[in-house]
Amino acid sequence: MVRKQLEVREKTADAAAWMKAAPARPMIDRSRLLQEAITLLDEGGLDGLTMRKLAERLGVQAASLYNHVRDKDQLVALLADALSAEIKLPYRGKPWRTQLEALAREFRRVLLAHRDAAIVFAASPPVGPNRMRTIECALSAVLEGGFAREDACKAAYALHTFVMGFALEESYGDRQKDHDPSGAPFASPEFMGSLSTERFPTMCALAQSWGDFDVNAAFEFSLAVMLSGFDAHLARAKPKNS
Amino acid sequence: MVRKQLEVREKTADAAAWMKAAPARPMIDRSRLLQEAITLLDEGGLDGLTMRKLAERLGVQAASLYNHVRDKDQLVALLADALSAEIKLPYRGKPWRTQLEALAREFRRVLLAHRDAAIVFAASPPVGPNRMRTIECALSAVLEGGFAREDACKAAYALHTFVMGFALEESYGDRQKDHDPSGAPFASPEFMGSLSTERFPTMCALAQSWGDFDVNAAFEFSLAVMLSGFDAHLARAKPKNS
DNA sequence: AGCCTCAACTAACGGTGTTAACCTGGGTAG
DNA sequence: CTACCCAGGTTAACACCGTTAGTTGAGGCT
Repeated sequence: MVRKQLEVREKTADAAAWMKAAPARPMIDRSRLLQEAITLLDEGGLDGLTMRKLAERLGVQAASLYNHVRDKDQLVALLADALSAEIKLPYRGKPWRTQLEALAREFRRVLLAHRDAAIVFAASPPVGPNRMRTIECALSAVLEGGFAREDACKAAYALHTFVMGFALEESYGDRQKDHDPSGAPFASPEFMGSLSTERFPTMCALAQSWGDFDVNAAFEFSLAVMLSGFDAHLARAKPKNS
Repeated sequence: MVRKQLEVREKTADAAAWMKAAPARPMIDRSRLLQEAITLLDEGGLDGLTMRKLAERLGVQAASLYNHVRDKDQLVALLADALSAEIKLPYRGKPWRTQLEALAREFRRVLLAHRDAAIVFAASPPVGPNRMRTIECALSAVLEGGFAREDACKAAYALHTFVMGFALEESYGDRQKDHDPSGAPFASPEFMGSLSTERFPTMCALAQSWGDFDVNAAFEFSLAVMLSGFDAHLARAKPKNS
């Protein structure tokens, strides 16, 4: 309706100022945009991160966001890079294995610190300065360990995808709590009891171990496994040096 | 509007039959539903899998789907289980390590065989008979290898999350091609050339190795690393037996 | 025969990302 | 000092989406 516009215009004309018709140019910059987007993400997950809600939080109309961001896809890519900035890189002086462990733990920590962060990372390509900073770190540590050039890429890739996949699966439980507060926590005892012993004998036999499954311990276990695998590969690749 | 309904009723009454007013009960069963859903997924990815499109493909109105499925979430969970059925389990007679390798390769194969399959798996809990079948297989192989009960769960979890994360990252390139056909393929040479040598020295040094990065080789590398890690863990855990 | 249930239908709601067209005030060129 | 330009806001609308409510009609059961 054009009528509404006219009303507003008249108001600003006769009553002094209405004070909203002066948008004072900037109103949005990228850092504030990302900061509010992260807040929104933490509160409502990726589903709760809406263009309209984000705009509202910035005191702006939804369409205005497209002056600063091409897509929602680009938004989450920027978001992933912004979250990457929270990853504290390990000291370069430490031995390479320690560096990789620290980096992996830090990566996981950040992925779990923000709701749906793992999905955000998985949904966007690993470009952007902060994400590349961590890749650079991983590569240099791996190279320092003595991997050949082409193996270094593979090793860094392996570690990266491992942590991502782990955090993704791990954070699934948190994600579910929104729309299913009943919350059978992954493998509830009554569910485990219900499955047929003859079709799934091993799972039944391990049911109790399932019960006190500790995700943090599982992560440490898997990380240790992967790094032992690195060691084994290095030992096999050049036995002359050792 | 009730008018339209009445018109239709009159038509069926006076002109013989109209032929659409006889829905003939079944029209949908779960297997056909999932089959068409998979087709839709392969064609348009998870974004292309819409309740309305699925209904149209089944010759039905969108709302009718909710007689067979609670949610879209449940749909993708069923989908993940249906896709899991395509995973061919390895022979039980082979050595445990061979079994795990074969299982991991099969899992990855299926995750890459259907568009967005990795996302579908990541977005739904690992319940359902077919998914549990593969977990059962992994657990039994791991246990056969000599892992302690609690370590067996961790090892299977590690392998599972690793393959998932790998396939997820790997399939990102495919996903992107829809809405960005320019397709800078992950790390295009002109992009690699553009990054600053002093901020990312290692990446620049490895730029050429980046160029002929082979994902399949990387997967085999990572898989070997992980299984070597398993070996190392077993050797360390019980040296008395060996 | 009559009822009852199940699976289809129509209609609508509230929300989503995204685009086009318009407006406006501050910065800059003449 | 004036006139223009345009970046960055505004409104309005589009085409979808998942989901719900209420209705209808045909088949199976008593």
